[in-house]
Amino acid sequence: MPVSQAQPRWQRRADARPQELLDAALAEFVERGYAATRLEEVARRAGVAKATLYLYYENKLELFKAVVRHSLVAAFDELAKEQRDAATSARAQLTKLLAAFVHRVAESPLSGLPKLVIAEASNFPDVARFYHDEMIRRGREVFTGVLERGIASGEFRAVDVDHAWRIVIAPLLLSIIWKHSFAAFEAAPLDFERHLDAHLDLLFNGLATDRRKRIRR
Amino acid sequence: MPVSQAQPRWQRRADARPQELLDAALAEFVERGYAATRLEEVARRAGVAKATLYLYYENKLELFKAVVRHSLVAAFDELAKEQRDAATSARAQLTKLLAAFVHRVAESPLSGLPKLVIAEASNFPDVARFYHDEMIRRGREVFTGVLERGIASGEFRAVDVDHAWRIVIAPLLLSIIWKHSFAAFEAAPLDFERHLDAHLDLLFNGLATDRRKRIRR
DNA sequence: CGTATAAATGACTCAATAGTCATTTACTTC
DNA sequence: GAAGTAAATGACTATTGAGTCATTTATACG
Repeated sequence: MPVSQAQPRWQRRADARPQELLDAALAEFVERGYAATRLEEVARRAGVAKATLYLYYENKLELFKAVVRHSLVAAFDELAKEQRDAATSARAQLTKLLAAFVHRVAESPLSGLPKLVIAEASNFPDVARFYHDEMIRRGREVFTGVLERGIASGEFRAVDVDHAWRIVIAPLLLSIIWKHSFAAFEAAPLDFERHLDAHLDLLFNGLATDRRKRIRR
Repeated sequence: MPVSQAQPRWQRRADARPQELLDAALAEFVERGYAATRLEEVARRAGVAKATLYLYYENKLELFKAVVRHSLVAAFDELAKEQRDAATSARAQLTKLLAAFVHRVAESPLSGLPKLVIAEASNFPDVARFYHDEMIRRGREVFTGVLERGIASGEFRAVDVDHAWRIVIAPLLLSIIWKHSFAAFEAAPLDFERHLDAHLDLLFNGLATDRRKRIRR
């Protein structure tokens, strides 16, 4: 028998709920994996009761699929903000692409998506295929495109682009997977900015000493 | 009422069971993740009843820890078979280390371990810390060691080894994670041998065209 | 201010599976 | 070949969490 209730026990927010539930679910799925994620906990994190979740998503699997679909779209939207200008050099384009990946994806909640999809790939082949066909295929196209242009213009050596595109993204992709797995155990968090610089330096210039310099010494 | 039973219904194999259970469990954990793995299924895969599993491992978590511990040791044993001779060049050493990783780990069931630990890291921080402190720390030491020796001898440029060691292993590590996630959706399986060659070529020589050659043209 | 209804909930059911245990059986040893 | 026992099992219990539903409540609108 509360004499004067200041606040209503809950609010009706039918338009904001779906997004809030997706955000909460992404965080939980990334942290615990699909099977270990409790819908009770997702709801709590979104500030609603478990039954409310079922007003917006049919069941756990549909919620999971919605999270992946939505995050994928959000990731593309973020990357699209970096307009691609074909006028500059291939080197500048490649640098810009990787920097965009770091700033728009690696340092956002979206960074959890690859780890999530990788971990659940064999339990949910259709989700993995969707990610593969939408995200990976497009990523490959963009990167092999830049590499081929650079080779055609004589800016890059004639490397095998089918392998090179994976090698180009691997350090950044792995570093975001790392961030969601071992970050807690490392003395200092990985500095993405410096990591990117180091990668670009190695990528363009290689590890071996330039012979001219060695001869000069 | 079988008139003449040829075979006994089961055999006593107390010394072989633990290993067989670990093998079955690694495969299941890698494929489905910790939570989604059914002990009934692990037992079936190892050719025993579920209750038998409990004769050898206290519970699911202890089985999981045993799998990780045992696989880690096995991975080291495999890599140790490649004796490291400090006499050769840093470049040859680095090549040998990466080749050993491909031949001894990437192309064996052990390749599932990194994905498993990464996926379950936040559910089992103590397992992740164990992997981090044992496997990653040693890996970092070995690779930064070779890089530093190469720099000291003038064979390599003076790159930032704290970042470079990650970049050196990233393509191979990512490719084994890939193998356990998206392999089914790719036209052809990734050729580790050629991938390694492409990586080494890029790593040592870089992407940018050598200026001398460009000037000559 | 009263009413209609969409939004939200708490308390429930039911299925799945981790873990237990009394019983059976393969194998050793004398 | 009989007895003893370690190895293995099938059938069981207990718990957890996905999904349901009757009821409550916020809020829009006349």
